Amino acid sequence: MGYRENPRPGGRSARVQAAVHQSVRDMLSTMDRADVTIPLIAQRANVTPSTIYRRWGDLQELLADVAASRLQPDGAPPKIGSARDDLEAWVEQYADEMASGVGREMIRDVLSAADATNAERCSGYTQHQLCVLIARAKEYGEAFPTLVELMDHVISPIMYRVLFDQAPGTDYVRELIARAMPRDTSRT
Amino acid sequence: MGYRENPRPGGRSARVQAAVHQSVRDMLSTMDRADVTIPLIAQRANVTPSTIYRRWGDLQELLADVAASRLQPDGAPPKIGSARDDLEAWVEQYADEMASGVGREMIRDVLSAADATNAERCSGYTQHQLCVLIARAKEYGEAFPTLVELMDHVISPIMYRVLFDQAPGTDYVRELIARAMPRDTSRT
DNA sequence: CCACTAACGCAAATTATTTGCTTTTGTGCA
DNA sequence: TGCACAAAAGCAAATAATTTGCGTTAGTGG
Repeated sequence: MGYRENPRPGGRSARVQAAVHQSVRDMLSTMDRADVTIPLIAQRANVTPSTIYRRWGDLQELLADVAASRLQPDGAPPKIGSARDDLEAWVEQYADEMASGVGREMIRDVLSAADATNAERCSGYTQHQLCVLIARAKEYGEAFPTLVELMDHVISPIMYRVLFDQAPGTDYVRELIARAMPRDTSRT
Repeated sequence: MGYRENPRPGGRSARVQAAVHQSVRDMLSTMDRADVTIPLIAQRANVTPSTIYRRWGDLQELLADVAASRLQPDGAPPKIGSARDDLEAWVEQYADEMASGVGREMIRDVLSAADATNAERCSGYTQHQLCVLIARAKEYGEAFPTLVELMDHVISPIMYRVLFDQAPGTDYVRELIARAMPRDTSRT
């Protein structure tokens, strides 16, 4: 029972996890998602199906785990200029990524697992990136929205559209940000 | 092939659908959702599993269909007083319903189906209710947010929290509404 | 009342999932 | 180094879910 949260790198367990994740990514990119099954994933990863079942439980949990890993940001948001510019650029790429076919499927995977851990992981990633931007604004002495304001009025609307409707465009993102900025900084 | 979207009431197809929906609702309320399977649903509904498979495809689609039906509002938002009061009351009950264990599961069911139809259905229900409130405000001559503003800055943040984090409280809902109201109406 | 067809039931074939037991592999300690 | 231990993987049989071909039923329209 009980897999370590951070298996020692190089250990057998870590190798299996890597192989399975890789296998899932490959399959998702080459075939229809409805045809992705645990026995197939296992075969491609050179692993027994029962290993996957015991470790992840079912396909949804596995997909959620893989999706959450893929949603983990590469590094800090790029520095463009002002904190606001950085924010706009970062949110735009965030919205693009989420609105893309692949992004939507990853979010759906993360949300449809019974275990909420991976959903929280994703939300955590987003909040962490925003905190970096907030810290930058503080350093520069720029007026800036709080984390809660950004989550509620910039991230949430984007996510809702991605999940329920259609893609949020670039202009839309900029308007959300403008609306979230503190009054004295707001433009026309 | 091809089930009518609105099967004639009283027809065989409609009876089967009703029995299956009922069976799903019963099972979700009495047993753990992980134990709900199509063969069991079929048995309780006095129907063959293959009927369900042919009609809905898989468990997720069926659950999404049932959940969307249950999320359909009973009637127009109650009239309390001003349109704003009505809005606050309606959004509060909306948030409560969504944040409850059952509500969260229904939303998750709706979102995890491959077919986005049921998700759009739900979003449509919400927008319809809001439109009623907006029309009321117009009738009363009250300043009121637009549909887009309400969806983006009241509904979306609630939904995000329900999906990714924890329950939005009553105070939180009121703050969202206060923030969404047009400036000249806003309170301290 | 008859012909037509969409939707259902049944049962066999396939595929996925679970589970008991064995074997492997990495870890800690002498 | 080498031995003992435990966690995780493999294997295969048993169970359960899904798919599918074909016959039957029940609404619908003429």
